[in-house]
Amino acid sequence: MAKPTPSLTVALLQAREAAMGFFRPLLNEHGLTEQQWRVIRILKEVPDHQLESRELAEIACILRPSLTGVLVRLEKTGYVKRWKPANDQRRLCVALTEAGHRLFDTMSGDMHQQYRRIKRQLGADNYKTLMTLLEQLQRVEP
Amino acid sequence: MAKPTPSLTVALLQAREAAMGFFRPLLNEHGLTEQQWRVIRILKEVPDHQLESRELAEIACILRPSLTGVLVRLEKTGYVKRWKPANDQRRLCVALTEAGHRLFDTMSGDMHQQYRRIKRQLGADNYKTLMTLLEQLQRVEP
DNA sequence: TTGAATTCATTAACATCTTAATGTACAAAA
DNA sequence: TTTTGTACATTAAGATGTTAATGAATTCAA
Repeated sequence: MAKPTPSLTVALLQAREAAMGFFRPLLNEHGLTEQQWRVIRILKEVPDHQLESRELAEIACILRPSLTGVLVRLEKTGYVKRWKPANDQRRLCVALTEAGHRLFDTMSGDMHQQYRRIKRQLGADNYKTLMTLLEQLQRVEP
Repeated sequence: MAKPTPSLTVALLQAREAAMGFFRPLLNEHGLTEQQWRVIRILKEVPDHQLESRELAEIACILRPSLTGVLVRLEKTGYVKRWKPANDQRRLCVALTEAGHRLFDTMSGDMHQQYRRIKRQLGADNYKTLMTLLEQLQRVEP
């Protein structure tokens, strides 16, 4: 009689919700959506703070059609710039602007503080183990 | 100079995306969205296969305004039924229909098979550890 | 070199997310 | 009892998720 097993994907979602509870107020203060912040954050940690939108979509877990709109709005608020590289007009490049860098730096302190609070509640060892396992899970494929 | 730390919330998202890759084809075959399946799945594992929509929203990580629409569509396709309990007309109750139970049972085998494939790639011990840590993370709060 | 595949971004249409605002039903205080 | 407060679901509006379709640029094969 088909019994449900505790769901991995639901557990991941609920855990993420719990974690996002620490950051959402800060994002709201700065008028950013989760996706906009992911884009800024990912661009910040990449060489040249610049990516092709295809790669950005993959890393940020934002589908291409959604990313189109996210980038339009982020450009409108001045945090990123977009352009098509001359050698391949199909592609689209994205980079952080100066304002984007400043925004990240402004929010960075509070972000770190929230991370410390999560680590304190979960335990530093548990936190490290969890990150390792998540990286392994990221690499599974059908 | 504000350096980004590997992001827990992004890691959770990417890991979930990897896991969902195993299930999305199955959901599509049956014309279900992720949220619709979460509702069915959660109702299945609850006593009486029935919940107040408030609790359901919390467990399924679906905000109340979204859940309204999800339930309307799930009722339209016949997998759940909704009603207001006589003693408190503010609340809304939801339960699986017969068709809902049959759908779950039909999909259950394939779902379990995908879980086995994920476990095989991640390792049974790792899988168990991960689930435990996710449950702990779910309980952190700001 | 021409024409058929391929690779991108974007648009379209519908479902869901997110916050704020509404409205109704119940509960508690005056 | 009337008033005030509270707990719900729902609506509203803009942003995003999701799949399929479109269209432009590039690549590859004939």
